[in-house]
Amino acid sequence: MTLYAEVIVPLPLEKTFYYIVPEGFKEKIKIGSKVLVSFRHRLLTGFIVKLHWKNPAGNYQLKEITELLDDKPVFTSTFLTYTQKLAAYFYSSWGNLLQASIPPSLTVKSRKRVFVTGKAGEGINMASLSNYEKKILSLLQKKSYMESYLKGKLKVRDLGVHLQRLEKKGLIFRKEEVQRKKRNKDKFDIPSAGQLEIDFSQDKKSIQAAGRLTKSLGKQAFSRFLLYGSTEKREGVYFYLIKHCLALKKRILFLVPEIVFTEDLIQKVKKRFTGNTAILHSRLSEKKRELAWKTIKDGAAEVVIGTRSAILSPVENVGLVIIDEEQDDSYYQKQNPAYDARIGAWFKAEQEGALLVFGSAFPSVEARFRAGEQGYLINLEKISSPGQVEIVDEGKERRLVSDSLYKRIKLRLARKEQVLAFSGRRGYSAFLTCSRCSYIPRCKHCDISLTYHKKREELVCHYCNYTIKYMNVCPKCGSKVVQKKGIGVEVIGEEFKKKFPKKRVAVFHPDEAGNKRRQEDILSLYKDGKIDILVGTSMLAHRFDLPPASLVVIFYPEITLALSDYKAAQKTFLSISQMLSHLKKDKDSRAVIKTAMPNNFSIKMAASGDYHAFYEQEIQYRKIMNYPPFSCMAEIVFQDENLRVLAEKSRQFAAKVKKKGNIEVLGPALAPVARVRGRNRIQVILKAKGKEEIDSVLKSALSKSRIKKSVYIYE
DNA sequence: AGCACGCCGACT
DNA sequence: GTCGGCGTGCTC
Repeated sequence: MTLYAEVIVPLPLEKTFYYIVPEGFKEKIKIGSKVLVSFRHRLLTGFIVKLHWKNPAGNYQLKEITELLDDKPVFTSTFLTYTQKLAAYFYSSWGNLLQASIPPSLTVKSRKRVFVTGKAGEGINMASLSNYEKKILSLLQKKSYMESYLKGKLKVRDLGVHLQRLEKKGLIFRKEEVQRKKRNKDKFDIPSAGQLEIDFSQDKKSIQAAGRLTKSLGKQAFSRFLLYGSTEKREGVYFYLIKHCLALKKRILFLVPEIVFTEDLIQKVKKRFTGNTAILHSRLSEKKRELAWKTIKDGAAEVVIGTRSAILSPVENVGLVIIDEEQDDSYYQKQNPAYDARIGAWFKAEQEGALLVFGSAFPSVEARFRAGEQGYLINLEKISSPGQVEIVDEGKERRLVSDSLYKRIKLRLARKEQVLAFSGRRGYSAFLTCSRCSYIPRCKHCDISLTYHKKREELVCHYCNYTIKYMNVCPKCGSKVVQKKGIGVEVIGEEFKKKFPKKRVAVFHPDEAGNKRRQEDILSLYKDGKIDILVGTSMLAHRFDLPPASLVVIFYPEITLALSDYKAAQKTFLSISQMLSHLKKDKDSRAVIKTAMPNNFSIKMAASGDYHAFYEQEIQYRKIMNYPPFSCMAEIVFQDENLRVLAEKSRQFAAKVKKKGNIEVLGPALAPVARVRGRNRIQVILKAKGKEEIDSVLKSALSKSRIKKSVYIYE
């Protein structure tokens, strides 16, 4: 009897495809197996999602599966169900999500390489060749290239037709190459379990919380909690829970934000769990990632700790899922495949009957609201105030460094104390503008002004890296005066260098390409007390391994408020709170916030460390405006080079949705960044009571429009 | 996504 | 006629 396999491929296609299972694989092939299939002239890694004894495809001519790639299936059927649900939730492709769930080195793909034949070397009748054919041949004279490379190099969409013609003329030939990394057969040793030391303070609230959570854990049925408290308190509870979970012979999945995943944290975890721990984060080498994944797959890892993608790791028998710093944006992956690790954690915990713990010192108002409503908020303590914070009104003091601030800094430095300065500006530098005609150099491909990098003497686009040389003459009016504006960290750093020329001033911006190493060096210099003033963005504020300073200066945190984003207040509150958390906790220490919006509530509440007051006001605002958590929003961004087509398609989409009723449609409107890499962007925002309403219309409204689009879900 | 097919204007 | 740009349908 013939066995038929239903296969999902890692392409943005909803469909599954049927193949015939060759005799040789019949015994070994299972649901969840990874296979190599021929799919329209190319070879792809696919995954078996179902097996059939009857031909499910009708009289369609089926192909055979080319190869079974492993002895044992890579996915369990529960994992398949889980990822399918997660992908559907975020309108992303299941196949892509499955591919993202295994180390890239374990997948296979075919590519086509193009060679010239001997005939091409002899005198060919050049006249008989088309422009493109000539170009292709001259490129290939030296060596062979991949089709994809040639396509990028020559910028032709239909490279295939030209290659076909050349092939017919006998001048080139193509060879399919299967890219397969070496299988990693080497054994990994399973270290013995270490002693788990609990530095659980004898704190009444923590004990209560731990008790309540442990009870839930013991039930081995899905339940969830929001743990509100400082990092130290939360950690105490986490480690207590982990110990109990291990005693139940259940696994733990512990997620942390991307940015805090530093060597420090890894060392800390390693120290606590000498063995049976797998660590997963984006900076792992291919080899290490594969090893960690295998440790988990084999069931050797008892604790899996990692960033958002760890939610796609093959952990089984999970009793506890922790998402620390619940409010962090990095849990939401917005690009192929899109998914939110927090929702993933929920699905996972539900499926496993596990205890789900969200933790934060500054929970998102959405999470805080739901937890309060549904009675699963656990309050560890009143978070202590950040200390003495002074707000300086930009309107009253225009200079970046005022006399009083200068004196303050001087005093600290004289006492051999360090100063931390933060800029609210997300980018790290300034842009240029002509003082006569106000011309601003902008990116050729993106709707954004170019950022000025003083050291490199260059103007760079933040979105596409388009770079031009620094100009001291305005290209529009020829005026010699071109001055920089804006208050990025570089400008702040320079200002400090000017005011304190004998002091060691450093600027931290790790998002600059190829600079990670040096940035880490800056941090360790600061840690060793070899830097007097350290300037950074909210990125720096995320680094909990930063030693606290006795003077913290925050410049213009209101910049995040200018974002057209319903979460702007929350983001501002959060970033200021994180910056202030680096203030030393003693009477003597001071923080200064320089702002043009001294009366803004998110700035004021962050300065006084009053999360509760912030929450109360923000949740009122969300309610009045009918924003999440009181509604579900879907943001759809359409992208195309042709603005006319783009506008037309997005209007059609909006009209389609409007017809269905009970959904509020905002837009179409230009996206905040209206052009990126030459592509225009138009967005439509849908607002509905719940996600079900969105789901009931969105899929059909998006179907078969060829235009590029991304969907983001907020609730 | 990536590719082939086929249509069509434009160039020789 | 044939080159090459563009829209569209399909992939087991």
